Amino acid sequence: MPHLLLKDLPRYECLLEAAREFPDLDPSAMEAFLHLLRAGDEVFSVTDHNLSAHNISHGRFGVLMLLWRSCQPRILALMGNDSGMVGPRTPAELAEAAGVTRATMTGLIDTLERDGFVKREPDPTDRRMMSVRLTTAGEHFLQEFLPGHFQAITSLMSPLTETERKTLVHLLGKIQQQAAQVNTTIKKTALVTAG
Amino acid sequence: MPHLLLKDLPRYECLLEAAREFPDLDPSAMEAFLHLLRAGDEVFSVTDHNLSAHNISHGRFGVLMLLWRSCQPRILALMGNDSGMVGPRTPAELAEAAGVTRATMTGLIDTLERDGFVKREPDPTDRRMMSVRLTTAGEHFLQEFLPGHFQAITSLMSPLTETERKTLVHLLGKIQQQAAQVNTTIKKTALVTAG
DNA sequence: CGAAAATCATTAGGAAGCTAACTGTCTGCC
DNA sequence: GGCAGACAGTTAGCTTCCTAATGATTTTCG
Repeated sequence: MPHLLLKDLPRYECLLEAAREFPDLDPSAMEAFLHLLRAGDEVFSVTDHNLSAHNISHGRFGVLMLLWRSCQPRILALMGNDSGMVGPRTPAELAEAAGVTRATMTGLIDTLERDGFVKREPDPTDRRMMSVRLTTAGEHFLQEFLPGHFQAITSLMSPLTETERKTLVHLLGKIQQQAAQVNTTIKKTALVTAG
Repeated sequence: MPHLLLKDLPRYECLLEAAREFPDLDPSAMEAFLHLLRAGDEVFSVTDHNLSAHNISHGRFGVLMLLWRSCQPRILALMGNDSGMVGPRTPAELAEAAGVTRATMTGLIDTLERDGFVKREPDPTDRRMMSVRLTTAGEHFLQEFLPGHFQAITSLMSPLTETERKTLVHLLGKIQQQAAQVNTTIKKTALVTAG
């Protein structure tokens, strides 16, 4: 589950030493990289533990949140879909929004439906499609679970001032943008190689 | 594999709106949280793709790096083990250092040994133990793979100046520390509840 | 000394993701 | 109208992690 398989990060002097052997190793870049993965893992671990305590996995929680967002017209209106869009409803839309494959989404919806949190309904106009919606039990779960979840996140970020949070978001945004660009480049070249 | 199941992060105005319904939701904390997971995922994805292209998984790579560190006396000396420690060698030590269970480590070593990167040898003094070491093929792989790996990380962090990297590491450090503390608290109370 | 406890590696079985292949339905073109 | 191709959801089988249980060995201590 964790991204980073290292309990103790190497010291900075160690990185400097290793950089002598590998000129491609940029110590400050590596340090930032390791800290990013480590902090992400640790933070994720907290919320994941919270979820497991409520017998729900991270993937399933993501689906519930997507469906919940679909149910909040006020919030929806603020999210820019003035175009009458109503948020993800079909398994394919949910998979796209959640960043998983349709096959995975089938599995997630399976267990959510088994647990009574969501319900599948056939689309009346297109018999290939299904429509997924939150049950009242699912809404109930979120209403009970979310406050604690939000508290945990608030607590996690409490060591940072508002200014520091803005700075962090700004810096992470730069990295994320760069990583996304590298990712798409990689995928393109992979396609070319494969084809 | 990803920590965060959301392709599009909610907008800040949306968080503000949601905070009206859930007083426990701190918008700036949530924003920082989401950006952290997102950036971590995206960065991880790049290196993971790199690894997969060489037919090696992230977990296996971690083990190789641990064993490689064990073989670098100069670097080792800088890492503070003047006490004659020689780095992780046994599956149990590797599991501890990598932060996975011993059972998982058995599986990782299995495939690494199958691929010829490491070798198991029985401990002469304690017949319960095995000793794992890098083969020359394993060292060779690292020597070939690491430069590209380091280049990718350097490229990922290239949008940030040295000062920004230091700032980022500083901020992430604070969060990681807080998360680690929350994590241990959670685990303790979980133990109490279970017992 | 010798039994109980701890420790090591492994095996067995489960959860959650993936890709690839399959089934049923719709669309577009002749 | 009818068939080729696209598309929705599912299924099957793989990977990698996990927890729990097992078997062999060592350590502890009465």
